[in-house]
Amino acid sequence: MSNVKTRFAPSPTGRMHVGNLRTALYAYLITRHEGGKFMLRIEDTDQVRQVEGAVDIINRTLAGTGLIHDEGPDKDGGVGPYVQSERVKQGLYMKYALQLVEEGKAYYCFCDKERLATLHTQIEGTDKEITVYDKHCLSLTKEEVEANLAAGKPFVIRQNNPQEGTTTFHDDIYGDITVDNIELDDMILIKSDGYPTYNFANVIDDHLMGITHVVRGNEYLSSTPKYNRLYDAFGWEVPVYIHCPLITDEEHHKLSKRCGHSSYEDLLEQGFLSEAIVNFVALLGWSPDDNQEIMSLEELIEKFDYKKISKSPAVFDYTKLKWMNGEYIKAMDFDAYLEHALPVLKEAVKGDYDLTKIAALVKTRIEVFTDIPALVDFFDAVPEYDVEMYTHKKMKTNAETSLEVLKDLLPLLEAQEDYSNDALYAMLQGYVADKGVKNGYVMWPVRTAVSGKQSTPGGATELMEILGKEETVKRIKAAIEKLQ
RNA sequence: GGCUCGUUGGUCAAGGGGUCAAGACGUCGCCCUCUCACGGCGAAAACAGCGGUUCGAUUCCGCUACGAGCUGCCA
Repeated sequence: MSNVKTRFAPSPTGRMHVGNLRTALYAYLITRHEGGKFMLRIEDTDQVRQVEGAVDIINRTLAGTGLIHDEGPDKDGGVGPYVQSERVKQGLYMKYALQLVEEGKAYYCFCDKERLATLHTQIEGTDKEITVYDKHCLSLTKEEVEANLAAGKPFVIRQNNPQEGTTTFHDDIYGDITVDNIELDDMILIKSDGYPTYNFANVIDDHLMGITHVVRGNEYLSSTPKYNRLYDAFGWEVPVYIHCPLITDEEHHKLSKRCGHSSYEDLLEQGFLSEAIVNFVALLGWSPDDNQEIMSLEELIEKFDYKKISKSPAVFDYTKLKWMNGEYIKAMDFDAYLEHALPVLKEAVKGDYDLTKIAALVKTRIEVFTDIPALVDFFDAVPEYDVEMYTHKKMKTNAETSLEVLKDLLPLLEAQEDYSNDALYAMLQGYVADKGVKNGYVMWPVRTAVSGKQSTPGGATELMEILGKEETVKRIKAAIEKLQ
């Protein structure tokens, strides 16, 4: 057992989009591959963006995808609480912030929004403009600070970053990255409502909770130097950084809830399987040595090597997800498949038909379960169709030939007792042989008559088996009527 | 605007000084076939541009272009 420990630290702000899911997945895969621990922490430091029930969604998503954590709000590992608002109540973040203030590594700031809005410092000797805080409140004397605090003036606590030199940090995916310290904003550590910012709470908690590998989205890459200065200020060891490339939409923009991009739960509702979603998302930004594409979570764990995570962003390809989902459906054992398919079929087909048989017909013809209704819409009633549909060049059929065939067949179908697929097929083959025509010459019109559709899941006899003798005969008669 | 990161077919993605530059999705074609689908076979389709370094660059370096992220008392 290694001492690797990763965490997934979402904000409870709604459904989880696939970018977050992939971050969670990679963090999970790293620990499972290394034999370490995976932790869940709830980052609810933004009181405004909170969404009721969002923590439940997080738990459901993690449970549904199989990304089971070893520690978290519901599983104490000795470094809790695992919900940041609870840690706020303990005064934990404030304590550390004040320690930095004491040491001159952070300071109180009383600037209001209006003043902040006007801040655009000029870089000396250039026309370059930079938007960082100007350290205005750093020059406040101890007495002035005390007086402001005593007067109840709202304040924040800011990190005191150096303005000269450079800061370099290492990321295991992107390598060494260096920035000029002049670029380092004195970011806010404690907000005026007393809550810590993500930036601060994250560093404190990752350290206190023993996180060894910080896995997160690439959007944090540019603020990482500031986190490092925080680790340094405390004299803490910097964790291994693993920044994952972003997942974008077709327009190459970062996926986000705000833009209404699909969440895990949305995809479930759209008929996707949890396993397929996980599998697909794993391949956005990473691929195994052997290039295998369909992988279970266990296989992902075995093959996952975070060093091979790519640097460039990946477009979320909905079409390929669908294909993959179709692969999962085809590979499913029939009972498991029925559990998903039957509920959809019950909605789509009201007639007294063998839904299990219909489900079997449809299994290789769908990519998502929501594809089903459109495929089986002819069972309850033959849809309106044009007699032109009987014309098929390759089958050498048309309305006239079809009428003849159907008329010939009607008495045979009425006489037929065994309406199993095999028996019906054998019977029709007999007719085909007698007539000395091609298969399709009779199959096409029968299938059309019975379904009213250009294409159907299953052939004529398979459909007739499900429809049964009475309904079949009825439909053949109606077709003859229509053709005359 | 500034900073940071990125750039192999439409998309995902191998490779990393000498390859006819893998594979997958999608597209198209053929085969199978009672339609469609499945399955099988095949095709078209890519190293952003320009300069270096080198006997040789898709691979290393630089510049440019383009894209994205950050630039919030959001995470």
